[in-house]
This record gives sequence, C-alpha cells and structure tokens, in this order.
Amino acid sequence: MGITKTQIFTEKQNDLAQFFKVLGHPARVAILQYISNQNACICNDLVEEIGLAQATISQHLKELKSIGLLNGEIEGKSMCYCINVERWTAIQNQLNLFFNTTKSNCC
Amino acid sequence: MGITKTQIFTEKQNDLAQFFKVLGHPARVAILQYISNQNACICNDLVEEIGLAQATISQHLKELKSIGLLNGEIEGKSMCYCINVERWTAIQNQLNLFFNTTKSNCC
DNA sequence: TTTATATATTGCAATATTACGATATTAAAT
DNA sequence: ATTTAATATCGTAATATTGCAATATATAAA
Repeated sequence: MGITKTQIFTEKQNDLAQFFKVLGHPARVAILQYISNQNACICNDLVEEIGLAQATISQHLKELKSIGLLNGEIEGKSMCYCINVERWTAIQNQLNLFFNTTKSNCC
Repeated sequence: MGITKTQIFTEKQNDLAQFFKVLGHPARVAILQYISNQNACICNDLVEEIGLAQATISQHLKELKSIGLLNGEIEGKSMCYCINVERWTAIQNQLNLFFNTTKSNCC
C-alpha cells in the first residue's frame, strides 16, 4: 500500500491534515521563520541560510506555495517570497477551530 | 536520499515540525475528532468508525501517543484512549506562538 | 550577443510512511 | 484450562518524501 485513503475522510479532514503535513518539516518551518525575520522581501539566500541544496529549497518553497502560504514575485533576476498574511491567518484560525472543537470528554 | 536532515535545524524547529507531522494525516485527525465526540472513554470502535484495518488504527494511535496527545488506560480487555488535555493545550499554545511570531514583514 | 546569476524542473537513489494480513499478547468469560 | 475478544507487533508490499546533481529557463549585466 503506502497510499493514504483520502476517500474515506471528509474534505475538511483532508484539508486540515494537508495544512499540518506541509508545516510538518523542519526545513519548511525554518523557511517561514527566516522569511518572516527579513525586513525586506529579498528571500534568496535561503540556500546559504538553511543549508540545503538549491533544488531542495526550491521544492520546499513549492509545497508552501501549494497551500497558498507564500506569495512569490519576480524581483529582477531573483524572487521575492513573502508570507501571504491573509492565508496565514485563515489557516491559523482553522487550526485553532480544530483544537478548540476537539476537546476531551473523558478522563 | 529520503532522510530529513534534522541536525541542521534547532530542537524547537524539529519539535514543532514533529507535532505538525503527526497531525498531518486525515486518519489521525479523524481519530482525535471521534474520541473527542464520545462521552465515554470506550474508544475501541475506531476500526469500524474510521474504516481502516485494526493494525493500521493501532499504528496511528501509537503515533498520537508518541507526542503525548493520547492517554491509554487498560479497561478490562479493551483500551480506553482519551486526549491528554494538558498536552493538547500545550501543543496548541506552541503552534499559536509559532503562528503569531512568524509574521510577514514584507509585501 | 555573450556571460553571469537566480530559480525551477527533471531524474534518480535512499529512506519513510501507509496499509494490511498474520501472528502474538492479554484479560474476561465460559 | 479453554475459548473469546481486544489490542499490539511483525513482516511486507506499495507509494510518498527527501535530497541532490544535472539541466533548463529567465533576467540583468557586460
């Protein structure tokens, strides 16, 4: 097997899990933190900063983009990646809804 | 490769990613939601409820236990799984800290 | 136009995850 | 003691993820 049976879950459950999954890699956590710490938007020295190959960083950025967490704008010959604040907040709210709704009724 | 380079990240980044990762599967989201909806603690009909094989459910429960999210108590011949509320809240707080700290400074 | 620089994509190897059948293990019931 | 029921573990197949070198693409600078 090896394949997740997404059909047996609700769309909400799959979406939620997808958000968690994308955030579930230390490189992607580090990338988001690094981008957020830059005052400017020139986010290209991620390769040096993080310490993974350029191809690998590019792949992680793609995954973060896939859930809409990052905006990328062409800035001359480099790319300006920045956090999509609206999406960021929306996802945070969804996760909190999950945490607040899912509460223990026992023990 | 296929192996995550945890050594190049901070412990906090790895921990955070680990929490996200464990929550990053729809079956585990569904398990947590189901347990939280039961008034009693007899959480053994997960297999019927979720629709995955017993071995698979057991594996997912193990992962949820691995980050301390579930408590398991022996209740006769079955197991009583319930959410560890203290841990649950602690993790929610850590995730929110990450979300609030990591804010956009650009665009 | 050529060169240099930044990023994306492709292809591939190594490892991880998901899922399940089969087989323990454990405790209650007979 | 044996049987039944619930859960855990083992072994294994299928698929996914991680990471990188090589290559493609695109823009600025020369």
